[in-house]
Formats: sequence, structure tokens, C-alpha cells
Amino acid sequence: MVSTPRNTRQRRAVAAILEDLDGFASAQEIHDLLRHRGESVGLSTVYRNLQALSDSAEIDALRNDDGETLYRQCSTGHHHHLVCRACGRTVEVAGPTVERWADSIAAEHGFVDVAHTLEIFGTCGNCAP
Amino acid sequence: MVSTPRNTRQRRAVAAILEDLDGFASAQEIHDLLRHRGESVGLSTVYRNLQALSDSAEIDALRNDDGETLYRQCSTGHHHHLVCRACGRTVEVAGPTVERWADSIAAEHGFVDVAHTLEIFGTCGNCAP
DNA sequence: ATCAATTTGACAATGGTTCCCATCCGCGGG
DNA sequence: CCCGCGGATGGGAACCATTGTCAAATTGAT
Repeated sequence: MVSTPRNTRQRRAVAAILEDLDGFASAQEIHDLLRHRGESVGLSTVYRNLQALSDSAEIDALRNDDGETLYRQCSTGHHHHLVCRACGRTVEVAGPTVERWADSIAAEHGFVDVAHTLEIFGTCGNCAP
Repeated sequence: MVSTPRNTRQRRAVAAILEDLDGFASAQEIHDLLRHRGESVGLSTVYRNLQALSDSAEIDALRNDDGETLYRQCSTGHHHHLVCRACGRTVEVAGPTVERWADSIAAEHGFVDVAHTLEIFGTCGNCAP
């Protein structure tokens, strides 16, 4: 029997922040934002909830160059990201061709249980000059 | 004035290991392999040399799901990897279409200084049950 | 309201990686 | 061949994102 997650203040607060953000943010950034909102939530709890949301595919997660994990609420369905290194601003992009390409390459070499990561990083127009 | 890196025993040992390996390996795995060869090298030094080699584009680096950085000596030129999660066995793959696609998507949205990451993970024929 | 089960949060612990710095040594000049 | 400079080494401490611990608080069903 899988128990339903509880509807706690903290869980709601984390979800609310993710609603408002339009770019990727780290667990610690989200933790700070919560404190500034007055809705203080323990850091461990922020991590746990983000992890849970990510596991249930309600939010997307990716790692930046510094090894931090960033989170963002995205549209459903498989897609990739064009992310600004400076501000986190994100454009969701679909790459239908890439998916098929990756899978066929893997199959061709006898690999199973295949997954792929594809992210595009750059500096967006606002952050460039 | 840029000084040339020195030809030390440790640097040679690290380079030699990379020559022999055919898959990606972590800094710590390489450190262990060196010890077993009798060519003991300090862990810090292994990290430094791998970083240096990676910076000068002599080897490739990528992060696995656990957040470890893995290194491998690859062919020159831009390519991506199909990597076995279990043993690190790697197939280099070229995706000419993907490159152009990523760059054009980025340009289209006004992003500059663009880079992309694309890795395919799976379990290879030997490691699958 | 009651109570068991889940969740929280402050803090400790983990683990990969980097920093520090006294010592070592490659290498060019004498 | 010997010296000396400055980069390279190594081992332990420091870093830092993340996870584990566990008592206390909260939730949701009864």
C-alpha cells in the first residue's frame, strides 16, 4: 500500500515557489526564497520535497557545471532545456529527432535500459552585455 | 608567458592509465588502479592532472548520475558518448544533426556562448543479465 | 478529540573534490 | 655535473552540496 503524501504547509510552500519561478533554481536558492517570503522551511525538508517532486516527475531536475542540482516546474511530456547560465531563464525545447536517434544508436550497440541527457547552456540576451 | 607542464613520473603514470583504459573511470578509480600497479600517486595529484588534461581537451570528462566526474581518453574532435552504467564501456558517437539543431535553437532565442551536453546511458550487452 | 504514521528540522555525517603549504624535483643555465 | 628557480607533489584539512538521524510536531482518519 503506497501512502499518499501529506498536504503540509512546507510542501505547499515549496510547490508555490516552483509555481512562481520561471527558471531553474537550486535547492538552496529555493530555501532562501522561502525564508525571504517569511514561509521558513528547513533545508532538509526543501531537499526532501524537491526530491519527491522530481521522483514523481512533477518537476524537472538537472545538474549544472558546478555539480549543483537545479529544479524547475515544467510542462509535462519529454523535452529538453535551453538554460541561461547566469539567471537560470529557461526555454523548453522538443527534439523529436534526437530521441529517436539516441535510442537507435543505443540499440544498435546492444545497450538496454537506455536514457539520455541533453541540455543546452548559454547566456541569454538579458545577461549577455 | 605560459609555462609548459613538467614531465613528471606522476603525470606520465596518469596518462599511461588513460591509454590503457577503454571506458570512463572516476578519479578515485584511476587512483586505485595506479596503486595496484605500484605506481602510487597522491590523490590530489590524480585530480589535478585529470583536470589539467581535461582543460587542455586531451581527455573527455562527464558526470554520472551519482555526481562523480568520469574521465576517458577519446578521439579528437567533437563527439558524444554511449556509456554503460555498469562497466563504463563507451562507444563514441557523432551526431552532426544534433549539433546544428542545438546551435540554431539557441541562436533563435538570443542565447550566446552556447554549449551543450549530450550523453546516452544504458547497460551494455555484457552487463545485462 | 485521539492516535498512529508521516513529516519536519536542527544537526551530524558523508563523499567527492579542492585548498594549503612544506617539501620535492624537473629542467635550464653556469 | 652541479645549482637554483619555480612548478609539481602529497597528505591532511577544508569545502560544500546533499543525505542521514531521530526526537518532536503535524496530519488525517477514526
